[in-house]
Amino acid sequence: MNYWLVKTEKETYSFQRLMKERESLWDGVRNYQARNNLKLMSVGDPVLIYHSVSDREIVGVGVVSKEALPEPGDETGRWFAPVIAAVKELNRPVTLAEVKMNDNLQDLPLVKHSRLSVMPVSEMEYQEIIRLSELS
DNA sequence: GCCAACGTTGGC
DNA sequence: GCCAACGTTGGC
Repeated sequence: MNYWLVKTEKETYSFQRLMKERESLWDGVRNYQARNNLKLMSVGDPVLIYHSVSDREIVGVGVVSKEALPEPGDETGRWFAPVIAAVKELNRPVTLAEVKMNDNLQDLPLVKHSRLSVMPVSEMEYQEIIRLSELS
């Protein structure tokens, strides 16, 4: 099993909306490295959801519910999209500032490759983020 | 709102 | 195949 983090702008597609809709086709990613990560997702992989730009914080957990398939309507055949289902909102959002200050999270692409929108997360990093979200 | 970093496009 | 020009992302 692998862990992931995906970014979304809450003004475009928020985690709250994902919770309401239960699951969503995660389409519109137009970056090859991110696309490659999408293709590596397996059903059941946990996915952290991050709100970029406005909030800059990890807000919730999802799970891959369908592996990436070619995007419907994409004539180039280049782009793939999985389906991600909502699991739960974090007790407390984990901010980008907290991630950047945490010694265990320095290797997260979020810290140094801020533009990558779909990234792998190690199990240790995942557990650390969940731990932070449970601090009051 | 600004701008640095990055990715893509297209002329040569 | 190189690289300048351009467009976009996302932190600040």
